Amino acid sequence: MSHGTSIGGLAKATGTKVVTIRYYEKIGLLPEPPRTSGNYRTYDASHRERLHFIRRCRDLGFTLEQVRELLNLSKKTDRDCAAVDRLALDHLAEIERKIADLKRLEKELRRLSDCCQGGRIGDCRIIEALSAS
Amino acid sequence: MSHGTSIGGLAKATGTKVVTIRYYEKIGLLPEPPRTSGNYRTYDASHRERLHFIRRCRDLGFTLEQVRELLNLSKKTDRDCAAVDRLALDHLAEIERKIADLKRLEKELRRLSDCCQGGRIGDCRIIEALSAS
DNA sequence: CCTTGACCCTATAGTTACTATAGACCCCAC
DNA sequence: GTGGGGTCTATAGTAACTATAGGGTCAAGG
Repeated sequence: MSHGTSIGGLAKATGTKVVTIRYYEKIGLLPEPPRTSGNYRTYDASHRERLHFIRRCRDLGFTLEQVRELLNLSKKTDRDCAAVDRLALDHLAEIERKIADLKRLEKELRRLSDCCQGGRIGDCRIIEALSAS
Repeated sequence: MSHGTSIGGLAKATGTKVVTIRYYEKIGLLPEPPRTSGNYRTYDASHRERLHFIRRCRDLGFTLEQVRELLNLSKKTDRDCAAVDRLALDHLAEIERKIADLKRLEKELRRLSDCCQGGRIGDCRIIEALSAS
């Protein structure tokens, strides 16, 4: 007997903004829900689960295209799940690359900032270091 | 007697794409250079240095707005360089935050991926874990 | 002299994942 | 019946470019 939720209710239930839900619908990640007589969207548990899945993937840093693919894969229940694992591993590799990049930046920025002794900008080592090749 | 470089030459010299140089000009990060009779842009050493500075900041992950600010600061040579240092430190803090975030994701994704035992998608632990709250 | 190819010009639209705005409609309580 | 909150559509804006279309310029080779 679960009567439908309004878009605001779904938003609250999933920690998503209303506009974002409409956006997901527009790009085809969420199906168009039925409407009330007053043209309001009404959602049920399956919508809620799907949106929850999307948000969880997004929280883990998957792109919307990856989410789309995961959603497609999750429907093909009798297929080999290697494709799912590959997607996860690819994403993991990318995150590791990003971490490595950021650590390199961190090191260099720290070195940069350590140069600052106070004083006038004309003598600023940071500006100088940024200018250097 | 350094005669000017064409936009392509500047691009090559700084490892920047031609379109990106024009883009920087459009948003006011690079000054409009003089033109040849044939309406080609011509750049000199000062342009090259400024672009180099911009690219170096970008490589270090500063946003274009931060670069704009650094460029402004670097002109005010007799001001206190605390502002420069603050910008660098703010940026450093943000990078550290990002690293922490990504490490958290990495851990969770690794846990996710470790679940995969092969088999059919219907039984896939990854999909399951993504669905779980 | 003319053509060919590499380079350059402008202006516009597309990318990612939303966010913000405007102007209108619906619904419930008082 | 009126107020306020929620909802509707459509459009434009964000960061930092990238891509495309449709043309102009220039130096070299035939």
